[in-house]
Amino acid sequence: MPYTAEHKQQSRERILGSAVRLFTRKGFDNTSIDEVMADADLTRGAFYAHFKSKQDLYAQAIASTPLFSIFGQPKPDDKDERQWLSQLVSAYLSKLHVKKADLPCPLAFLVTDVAVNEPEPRQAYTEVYLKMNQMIRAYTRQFSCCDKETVMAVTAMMIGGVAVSRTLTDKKAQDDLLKSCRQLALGLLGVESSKKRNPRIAWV
Amino acid sequence: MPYTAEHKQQSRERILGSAVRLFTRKGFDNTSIDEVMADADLTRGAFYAHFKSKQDLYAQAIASTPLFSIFGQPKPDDKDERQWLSQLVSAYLSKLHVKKADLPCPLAFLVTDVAVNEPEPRQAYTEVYLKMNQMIRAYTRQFSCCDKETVMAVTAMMIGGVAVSRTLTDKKAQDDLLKSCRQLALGLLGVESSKKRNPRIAWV
DNA sequence: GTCTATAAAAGGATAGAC
DNA sequence: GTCTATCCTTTTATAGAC
Repeated sequence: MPYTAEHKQQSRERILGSAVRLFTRKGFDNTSIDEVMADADLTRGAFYAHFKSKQDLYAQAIASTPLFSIFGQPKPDDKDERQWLSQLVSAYLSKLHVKKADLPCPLAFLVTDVAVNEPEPRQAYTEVYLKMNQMIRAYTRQFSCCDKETVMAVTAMMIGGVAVSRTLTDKKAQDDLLKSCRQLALGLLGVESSKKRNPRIAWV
Repeated sequence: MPYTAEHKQQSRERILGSAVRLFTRKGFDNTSIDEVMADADLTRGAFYAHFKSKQDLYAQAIASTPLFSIFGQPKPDDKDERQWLSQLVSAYLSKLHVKKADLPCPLAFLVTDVAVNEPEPRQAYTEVYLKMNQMIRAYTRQFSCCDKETVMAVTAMMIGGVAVSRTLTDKKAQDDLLKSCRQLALGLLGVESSKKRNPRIAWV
């Protein structure tokens, strides 16, 4: 047998990696199977030995997110939960993530793209979203009294901030938005670094 | 001349209305010119007498948003700014908006769809986004000390909340997310209705 | 399992009649 | 201005050789 199971597994992972990269930056419809396969150093015909359809690939690419993106990284031992979460949130709401990151977060980069797609990709999206929420909650529980509802709303702000910022044409507006979201998110989660002032918020 | 200028204007507006409705719910690529024209009771061939290309239509559809969507409605005289803003925010972050609204907000329904498109639709998106921000700011200035940065972040949370909620497959998660965003947004903007408790937020 | 070749459909854009 | 007819490209998916 010229092709081993291991070889197939490797091909599959290359395809999946290429898919995540191309889908997140260009969207589902603007990415052809041809492109994905070429990026993985294969040809179109080989595609269907690995995935049932393009949408099947989409769903699996999204499901594989935790392996790749920002929140998938494990906490280093020399940092406590508060420091680490602060770093994750800042990295998420950074220019680097929006403009250059090799593997940006599908939750932000593909929200509406997934919404108009089949149930399978939406299901995968839902699971990743819940996981991100749980991770943030697990971190905050170690040091703050930030409740579940607040974490959900902050997650939406992070995703929305990145998604909207990416769409804007005005560079200053992009940066201002990211900065505002970063500051408010850190404050609401209770991880704000001591050298920064609290956001000025008007309470009724 | 069998066709008057007024008649052309009416056709154009029908096309634009159909475009907004179909694009927001189905996305750019999943909506064909055929569909839009049929919805406007015309045929494909007539399209190019009104718009240069499909992307031209997309840009103009997005630009026409303030005429249609939630934040486009003028404040009634019998309500003050605080009451009115509270109502707008609640309507924006409502199930009705996410699931049934005939003309949902493109800022939320088309974020990533626009991001991967040409500069013209992105430019139109940017202008609508800035306008929404300015409107909220104009309202808040009348009664709260909520600063510009907070308004920007809250706008992102509203857009993100609606966009993410729409994408999730789990109905309870959808509703929980909307509710959490609604509560936090109203609190941060200082328009929270008196009968609801303040969100519990952990300040450092 | 991967390749080349091809089938088949969809959809954007144009031509020309009225 | 609007219609019908058509061109043409893109792209998903399959068939069959190796």
